[in-house]
Amino acid sequence: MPVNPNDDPYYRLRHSLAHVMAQAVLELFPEGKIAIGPPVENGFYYDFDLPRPLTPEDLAEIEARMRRIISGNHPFVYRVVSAEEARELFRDQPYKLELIEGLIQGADEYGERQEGNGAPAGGTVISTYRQDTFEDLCRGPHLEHTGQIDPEAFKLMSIAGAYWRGNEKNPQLQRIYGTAWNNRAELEQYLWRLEEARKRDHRRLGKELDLFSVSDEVGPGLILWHPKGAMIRVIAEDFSRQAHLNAGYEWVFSPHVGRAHLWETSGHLDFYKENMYAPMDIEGDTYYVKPMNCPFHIQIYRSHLRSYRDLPRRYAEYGTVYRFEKSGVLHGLTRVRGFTQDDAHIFCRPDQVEEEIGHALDFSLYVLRSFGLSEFTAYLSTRPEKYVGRAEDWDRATAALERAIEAHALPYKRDEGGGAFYGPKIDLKVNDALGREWQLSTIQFDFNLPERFDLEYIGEDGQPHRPYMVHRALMGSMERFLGVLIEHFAGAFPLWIAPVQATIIPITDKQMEYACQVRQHLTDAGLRVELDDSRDRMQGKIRRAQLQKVPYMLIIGAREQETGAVAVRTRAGEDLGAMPLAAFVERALEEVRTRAG
RNA sequence: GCCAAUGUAGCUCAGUCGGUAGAGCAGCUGUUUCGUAAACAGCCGGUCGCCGGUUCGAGUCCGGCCAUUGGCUCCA
Repeated sequence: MPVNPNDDPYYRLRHSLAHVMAQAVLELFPEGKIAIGPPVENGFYYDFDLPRPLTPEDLAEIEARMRRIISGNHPFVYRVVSAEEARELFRDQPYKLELIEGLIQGADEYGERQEGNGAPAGGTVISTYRQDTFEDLCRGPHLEHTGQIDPEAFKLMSIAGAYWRGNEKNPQLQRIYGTAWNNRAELEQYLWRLEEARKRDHRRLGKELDLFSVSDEVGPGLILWHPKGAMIRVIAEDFSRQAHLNAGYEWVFSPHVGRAHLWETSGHLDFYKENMYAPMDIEGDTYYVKPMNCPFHIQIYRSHLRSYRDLPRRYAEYGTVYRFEKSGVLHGLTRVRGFTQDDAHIFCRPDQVEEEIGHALDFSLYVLRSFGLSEFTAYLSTRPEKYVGRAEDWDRATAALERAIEAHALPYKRDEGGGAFYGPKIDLKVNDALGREWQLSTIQFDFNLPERFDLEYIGEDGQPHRPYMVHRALMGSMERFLGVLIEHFAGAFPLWIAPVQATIIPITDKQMEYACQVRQHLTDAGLRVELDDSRDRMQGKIRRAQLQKVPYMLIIGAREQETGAVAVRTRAGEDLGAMPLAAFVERALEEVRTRAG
């Protein structure tokens, strides 16, 4: 998304660099066609239609030309042109001509309709900016001259394909991304952050820490959890399941496939079919692998006649679903084809909605905070133009969502009309240790499925009524959640989550027997420990445990053996010295109990 | 799905002009018994992603496919 000029101090710099880059590219490819080039987060891009694919060498050449242009101290000159002048000026630039026609119709330079920004009735003002030999259709603003750009504070980052106007029916252009900052120190800081993000990439750590893999033999987007990754998942699932039970949810299980008729009733075969795996024929009946759990939970609800006194019912499940995602969108654990949702469906009366939503949001925050995530942004999506259900139900539900957000004093953004056709929702995004935003929790109303499945409960009046239905997932999917946790902690999990909590390191094999006793003792105390009985020296064992980010290393030499102690080293490199075994157990259990870290 | 790049040992990578495969780590074996981030030596390990083509000869060149990566689009 292009950024707003008013609230981004880098807007002029980055926008100006986009123009400078366009000039450099046209110098290199005089016959090239230019599309649009806005500032974005951390930098800018420009889209081009060029006679051949760009190479990394081209980027170096373009950068060099940009520096030369910058050194010319060229002013950015603004002028307003008439539609006729604009058409003449850009007669060889078909994309610009298309934009100009849009401007005449009152759209902005990105083709978006302008509302109430003072656009004259005859269309938007058409203006250009020129620096050196290059004049571009542009609303601005820009820097005063290229001399205000630090030639050491920008860098061209990558070449990517991008559809003209973001529509996959349109031709695909070549997009060059650049990053730009006020000075070299800022640029280096940004590059350092990228490097840091690369180091904690969950795909890299997943391999290094032996947490999970994806096998070509199994298929793309399908995760194999190795013992250590699975351990983390078991811990997370156990914790969350217990929390659900404590919070009044009822645990359920449902199958992985269901008959076609179920998916016809739910509507999935109408509006979700391209995301479902192909059907299978079983004894002449058609079955589909489930892309969602809702229809199953609904069947559980429908298994009895429900009284108003039975509500709310909250059914929770770790439901594994399969969705056919396009091959190009798959990404590690965060975008996969098979994943397990921590899914729950709440069936309640209209008068219970307020409390249920408040409770669900409260519960989400509690669970996420327990895992060390503390920064959240809520996104409220409201009624779109096309919707099902009654407007008054939507209003009541939306108000309940809004009050829940406000009661928790969460920062939030409204996406007016951004809800699904079946109901309004809150999405909760978390910020990780590097400040990156991840979508995890979602709380969604559904005014569609209760109708389609004809859900009801018998009210006080003895008449049937339609219950409200709420979908919600806290961690979202276990796959994505663990991916986020890996990156948040950079693989150095707090003690309570760490798959291996301590590595026992005997200095020589004379201590092996005592080391085995220590292992037994710690295991009996409920701790997850490994004994390094390799023939490496102590330093080598420490290094290996360190690289595996094991929270504690328990070093055992002759002295410890004599006194029944362990010498404790933390993965932070801190040497806590020798302590009685019982003292370490107490320390570790307390750390687990408080989920410190 | 689209654009581009990449795919060589379990991992990280090198491999020149087309001439028959290389390192470090890991693993195995032996020696070493050692006090807070890598002891030493030897050995094992490859259908160079897959299929086809060009060539006397292909990891290397060409075509198709698969997968991965960066984006786009998508994520009701």
